Amino acid sequence: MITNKNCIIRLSRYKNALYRLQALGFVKVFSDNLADAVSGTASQVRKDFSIFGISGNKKGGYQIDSLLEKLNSILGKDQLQKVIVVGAGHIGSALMRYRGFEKEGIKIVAGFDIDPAKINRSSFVPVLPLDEAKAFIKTHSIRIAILAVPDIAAQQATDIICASGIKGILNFAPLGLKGTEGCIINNVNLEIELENLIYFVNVTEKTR
Amino acid sequence: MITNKNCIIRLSRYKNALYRLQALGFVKVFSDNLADAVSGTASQVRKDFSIFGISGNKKGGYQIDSLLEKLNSILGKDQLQKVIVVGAGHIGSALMRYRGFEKEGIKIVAGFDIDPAKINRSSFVPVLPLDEAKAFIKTHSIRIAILAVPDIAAQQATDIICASGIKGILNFAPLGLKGTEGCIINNVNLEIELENLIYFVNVTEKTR
DNA sequence: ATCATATTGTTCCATTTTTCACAATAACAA
DNA sequence: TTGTTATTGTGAAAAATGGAACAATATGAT
Ligand SMILES: NC(=O)c1ccc[n+]([C@@H]2O[C@H](COP(=O)([O-])OP(=O)(O)OC[C@H]3O[C@@H](n4cnc5c(N)ncnc54)[C@H](O)[C@@H]3O)[C@@H](O)[C@H]2O)c1
Ligand SMILES: NC(=O)c1ccc[n+]([C@@H]2O[C@H](COP(=O)([O-])OP(=O)(O)OC[C@H]3O[C@@H](n4cnc5c(N)ncnc54)[C@H](O)[C@@H]3O)[C@@H](O)[C@H]2O)c1
Repeated sequence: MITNKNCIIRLSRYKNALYRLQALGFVKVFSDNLADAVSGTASQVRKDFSIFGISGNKKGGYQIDSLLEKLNSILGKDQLQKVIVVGAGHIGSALMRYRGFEKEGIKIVAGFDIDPAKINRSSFVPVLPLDEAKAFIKTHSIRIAILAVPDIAAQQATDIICASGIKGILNFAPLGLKGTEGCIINNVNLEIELENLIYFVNVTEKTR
Repeated sequence: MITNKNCIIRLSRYKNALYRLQALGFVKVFSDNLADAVSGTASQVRKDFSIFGISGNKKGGYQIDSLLEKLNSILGKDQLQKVIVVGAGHIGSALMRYRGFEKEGIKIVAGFDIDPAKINRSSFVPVLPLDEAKAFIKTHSIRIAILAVPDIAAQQATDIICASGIKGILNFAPLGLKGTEGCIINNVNLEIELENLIYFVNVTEKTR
């Protein structure tokens, strides 16, 4: 099994680059075109493809449309992915209003909050009381949740949604969560992203 | 020079864990405590420290306060980091309202936008016209920017702030930017983060 | 039909990153 | 004081990742 997260991220980048090339009218692509488009190397492009059994044509490159089909299938983009947001505060509502996920086949179908003032059943993405999350997750077979509650509530909210059947969580709270067995947690830690950037800015500044 | 991004991210995690331990009253810590706290291994903790010349006491572990001092110095946290936000839309204003960066010594000092309706010089974090960005960056010696403008405007905005002296950009637009020489760009691509999560949820589901 | 060429697919090699293992040694106990 | 023990610091081994090289081969030219 592939455990290399970077490899999957590259597949996403290839996919995005292919859509751009397709929009420009290209029909086929070579490994080095793709490499350029994602700032990688041609051998890595070919190796990534070969890992997933994707093959092109000697001297002919890859057919963009069929390549996209294969990548999309690997990335689970051949079906609409329904996602919920838990915590309809600043970050949560920014995400719910964002339309960019849709073109990626990702649809935020509902938000959940404990604050009654945040509830709004008639908005474009309805915001429902947290009590209803369990039933909603089960009824709509939701597997992915975005967690955007205050730090202090993050573990508790995780426990609830894991117990309700959520299989993957994208967590914005800057702390390590413990999910149940069988629930994957990916963290988006903006504090750490900034710290990291600051570190590298500092060292490149010093070493020149 | 250290180029290992993950290593620096681990330093941030150690630092955060140390503050938690300190708040619980701990004064010293062993490598395996820290490993537990960040879900890592004890040897990696010690190796990470040794890379930066951080040493503890045989049989005595590490003194939390002096360890924190050293980590904070490495991570540039011994001085306030001033950051600007370019694009005061959904994501940008969520970030400007967020108070969590302050405890990390990161201060968002201004936002910039081209839309006159977004300008507000008297808000807690003032939002200024983009025209003023160059002068502001120079006057206040800003080195770090968060980029939260629409995709279509991202490259242009990058060009402007790079030319004004920005050295590091945290980019939320889901596309690859070209910075000038000497400007580091880190991407937060939420589409790809979600795609990645979905991929790993799918494969763990299939292989069980 | 044959040859030259361009590009893939894969093997092999280099580098990076992580883990293991253990000598060195400080703290503590007897 | 002497011995025992716990824990660091690091060198060596292993694993993972990335890149270079090249044989295989389809395509197109002559
Ligand atoms: N806003 C940012 O820019 C930003 C940046 C980095 C990290 N974060 C992190 O993202 C998380 C959310 O931040 P925010 O600024 O959106 O916070 P926020 O306070 O604006 O919103 C949190 C929302 O969660 C709701 N909530 C509280 N407990 C809940 C529970 N148990 N279940 C469901 N909903 C609950 C609240 O009612 C509120 O609407 C925090 O962990 C924060 O540290 C935010
Ligand atoms: N909102 C989200 O949840 C979300 C999620 C993922 C990615 N993103 C990305 O983040 C970026 C911002 O998204 P958003 O939802 O906040 O958009 P938004 O439209 O709400 O806000 C963008 C802001 O940028 C301003 N702007 C436009 N051109 C500008 C320029 N040249 N200089 C300065 N300001 C300019 C606009 O006036 C607007 O206020 C986009 O690239 C988007 O793809 C957003």
